[in-house]
Amino acid sequence: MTLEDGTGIVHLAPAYGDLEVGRRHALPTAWSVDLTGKVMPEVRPAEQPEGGDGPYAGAWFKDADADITRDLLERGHMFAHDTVHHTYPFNWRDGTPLMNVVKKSWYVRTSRFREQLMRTNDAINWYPDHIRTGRFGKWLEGNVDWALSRERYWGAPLPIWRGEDGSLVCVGSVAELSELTGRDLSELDLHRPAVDEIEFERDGVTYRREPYTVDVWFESGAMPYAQWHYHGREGAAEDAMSEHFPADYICEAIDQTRGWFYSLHALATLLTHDGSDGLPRGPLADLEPNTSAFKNVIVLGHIVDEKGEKMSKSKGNVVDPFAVLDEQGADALRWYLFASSPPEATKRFSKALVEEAQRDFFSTLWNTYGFFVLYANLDRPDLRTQVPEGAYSVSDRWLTARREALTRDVTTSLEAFDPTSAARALRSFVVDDLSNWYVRRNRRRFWRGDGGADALAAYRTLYEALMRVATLMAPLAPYMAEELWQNLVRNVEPDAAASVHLADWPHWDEALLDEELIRDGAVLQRVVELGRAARAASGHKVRQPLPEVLVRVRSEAERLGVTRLEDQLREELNVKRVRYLGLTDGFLEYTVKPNLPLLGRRLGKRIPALRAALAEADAGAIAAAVHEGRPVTLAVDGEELTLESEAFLLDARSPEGFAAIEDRGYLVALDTELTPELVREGLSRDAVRLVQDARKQAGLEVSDRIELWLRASDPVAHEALAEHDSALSSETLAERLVHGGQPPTDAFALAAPLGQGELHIALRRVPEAS
RNA sequence: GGGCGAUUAGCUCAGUCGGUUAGAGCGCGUCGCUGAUAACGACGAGGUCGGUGGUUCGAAUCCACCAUCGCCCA
Repeated sequence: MTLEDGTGIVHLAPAYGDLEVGRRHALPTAWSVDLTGKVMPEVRPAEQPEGGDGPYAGAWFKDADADITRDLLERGHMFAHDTVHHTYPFNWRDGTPLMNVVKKSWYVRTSRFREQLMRTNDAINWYPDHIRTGRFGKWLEGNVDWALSRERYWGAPLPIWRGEDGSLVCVGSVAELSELTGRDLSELDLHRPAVDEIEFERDGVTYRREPYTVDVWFESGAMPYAQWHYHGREGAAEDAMSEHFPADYICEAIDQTRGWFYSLHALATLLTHDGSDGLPRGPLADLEPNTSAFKNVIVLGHIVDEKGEKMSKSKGNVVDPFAVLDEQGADALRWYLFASSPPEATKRFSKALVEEAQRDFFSTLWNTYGFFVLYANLDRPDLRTQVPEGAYSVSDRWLTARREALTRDVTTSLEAFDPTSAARALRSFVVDDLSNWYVRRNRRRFWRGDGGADALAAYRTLYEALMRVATLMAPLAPYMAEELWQNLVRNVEPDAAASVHLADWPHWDEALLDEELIRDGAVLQRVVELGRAARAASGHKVRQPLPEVLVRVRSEAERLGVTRLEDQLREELNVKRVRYLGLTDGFLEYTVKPNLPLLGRRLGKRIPALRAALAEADAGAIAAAVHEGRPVTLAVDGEELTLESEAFLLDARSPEGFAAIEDRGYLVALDTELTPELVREGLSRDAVRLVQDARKQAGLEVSDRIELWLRASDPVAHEALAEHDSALSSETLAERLVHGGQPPTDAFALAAPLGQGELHIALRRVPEAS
C-alpha cells in the first residue's frame, strides 16, 4: 500500500492487532475467529438472517479468505482484490500462519518508571558504549508496560488470587499461603498446574488463583535475587545480596537487549526505586537505592558463517562446534573469538581461522617453551639461584622491559573490558618479541651449556617471560596457561600456586619497565629491517660478512639508542662496522614537506600555495635551517611568510647510484666491497652451515660431540677452513677437526658445493666421556 | 515498514583530532636464512577504503541518500 493508492481503511480489526486504534476511536471489539484459528459460527454475510451457523463456521481463518472474497464480490461489496506479498508472522517450527488476538493480561506498569529506567541506565557501562543511548536507550524511551501473564500449562504461577467479589490477594511466600489456607504447603510444587487446586476463604469469600503463569523473562530478570533465595529478610541471603548486588559484570549477545538485559534492568530499577516522584518505593531501596542490576555489560555480536550469513540447519551452513573443539582445541577457539575482533563485532566463523590462531600463537608459544625445556634438560640450570644483576645482557633487560610493558597493557585492557587488545598484545609479545627476536638472537647462550652466569641470566629471563605469559593468558586460554604453569613453573618453584588460576595477578614493575630501552629496541628493529632489505637488494647473502653499514636515523636520541644496541645490529646484518650519518650529512638529499596537522588549520586555503613555494625553494637550505631550529621565510602567493622549524618535515633520499634503502626518515646503506679476508670468513660460515646439516642428516642429538673431517677442493675455501678452524669446531661441537685427512669408514660422509669446488664432510659421534 | 550496528587487500582485521606514501597477519609468487619452531626474513603481485552526492585547501575518517549483511521491533 502506498500513498498513491488512494484513501480508505486497510483492514482494521480491534480484536486482532488494532486494539489501540480501535479504543482511540471508540470502535467495538468484534470477534470473528476463535482461539484455535477457526472462524466463529456468528460470522455471516449481512444479508443472511441470524440463527444457525454462518457459512464459514469452523473454517481455518486462512482457508476462509477465498470464500469470503467470493461472497463479497458476488454481492458487489468489494472494490478490488489482489495479492500483495508482505512479511507475516509464522510459527517457526511448522510454518503455520499466525494471527494476533486480543486477550486479557496482567501487566507491570513499567511505563510509569520510564524516566527512572533511563536514569539507572545512564550509570551502566555498556561495551560497546553506543548501546546505552542507542539500541537500549531508545527501547527505554519507548517503554510500554510489561505484559507479565502467560497462558501456559506449566510454569511459575502468577501469585494472585481473586475472590468471588472481585477483590485480589497477592501472596508473597509459601508460608503466607499456608497461613491463608490453613494447610502445610511446605512440600508444594511451586508451578502451575500443581498450584491451581489451592483455594482459600477469607471473610466468607472464596479465593481462586488467576490461572496464568508468569512470563519466563520475568524469571530471568529475577535471577540476582532468586540465586540467593532472597526475600528481603535478614540472614545469609541478605548478606550475599549486600555483597553482590548490583553485579559488577554481565555478558550476553546483542539479541538480549530487549530480553535479559531489559528484564534484569527493569526489575532492579523498580525494586530499588527510592519512592520519589510519587512512585512506589521499592523493597530493595534500603539495600541499594536507584540502581540497575549490573554495573558493566559486554554485549557480544553473533557468530555467522564464512559469508557473513546466519548459520541455520536448513541452510546447511552450520559449523559443528565439537568438531572444532576436537581438532583445534578449546583454547584455540576461545583465542580466535577474543583476538579476531572486538566482542561486539559479528564474527565470520570458519575452522580455517581457528586453525590460524592455533598455528600462529599457540604453536609458536609451545615451540618457545619446547626450546627452553630442551636445553634446560641438558644443562639443568638452577633457576632458583640469584643471578647477579650485571650478568643480564642488554637483550635480557629489553625482554624484561617488554614483559613489564605487556603486563601493564594486558592488565589495562582487561580492566577496560577489552579482551581483544589484551589477546593481541600477548600475541605480539610471544611471536614477535619472545620467539622471533629474543630466542632467535640468544639461542647460542643456551646451547653453549657452560652453566656460567650469562647462560643462567638467559635461562632466567626466558623462564620469567614464559611464566608471565602463562599468567597473563590464563583468563583467555585457560588450558594452555595451566599446562605451562604445571610443567614449567611448578617444576621450578614447588611453592608456586597449585594452579595458574589460583595465582595472584602480576603487577608490573616500573623500575624494570625501561621505556627508553623499548624505544631503542624498536628503532633497532626498524634499522635491521631496512638493512635486510638493503642486503637482499645488494645480492649478498647474509652469511657473507660485509665491511660496513651506513645508518641514518631521525634524531640524535635515536642515534644514541642504536649505538647502545650496536652489536645486535652488526650481528643481524653480519657487518663489521656501523657508521652513522649525521643529520645534515651531505650524503643525503632532502625533500621538504609542510607539517599539515600543524599548518592546516593555520593556513587553510593557502596550503596549495605553500606546497608550490616549497617545490621551488632550495630544499638543502631549508633542511639546514630546520636542523638548527631556525625559522624559515618563504614567498607564498607573493607574500613573505615566516614559519618555525617545526612547520616542516624532511624526507631524506639517498643519492642516485648508491645501493641503499630509505623509508620515512631512516636510511640504511651497505658497503659491499669484499676483501679476501671477508670472502674467507663467508666461506667458513657456509661450511658451518653444511656441517650442521650433515649432523642433522646423520641423526645426531643437538648435544652430541663429534669428530670431523673436512676436505675442500677450492683452494680459497681450503685456506678459509684452516683459518677459521676454532670457530668451526666450537660451532659444530667438534672435539677433533681434521683438514684433508682420510675419514674412517664408519663415519657419516657427504659432499656439497662450497666456493668454486666441493666440500667433503665426514663426521662421527664421540662417545660421552664417562 | 521503523530503529541500532557493520562494510578497508583473496581471507581475518588495524587505521588516533580530517593531514603527508592506507598498514598488519594469513594465503600466493620469487629469493634468502635455519641445530628451537608445524618456523623465520626480504621483495613482489594484490586496494574505485560498499556506492553516489556534499562539506573542506585536504575525506577511509564529517554530513545526506542508497545498497548489502546482522540484530531488535512493527
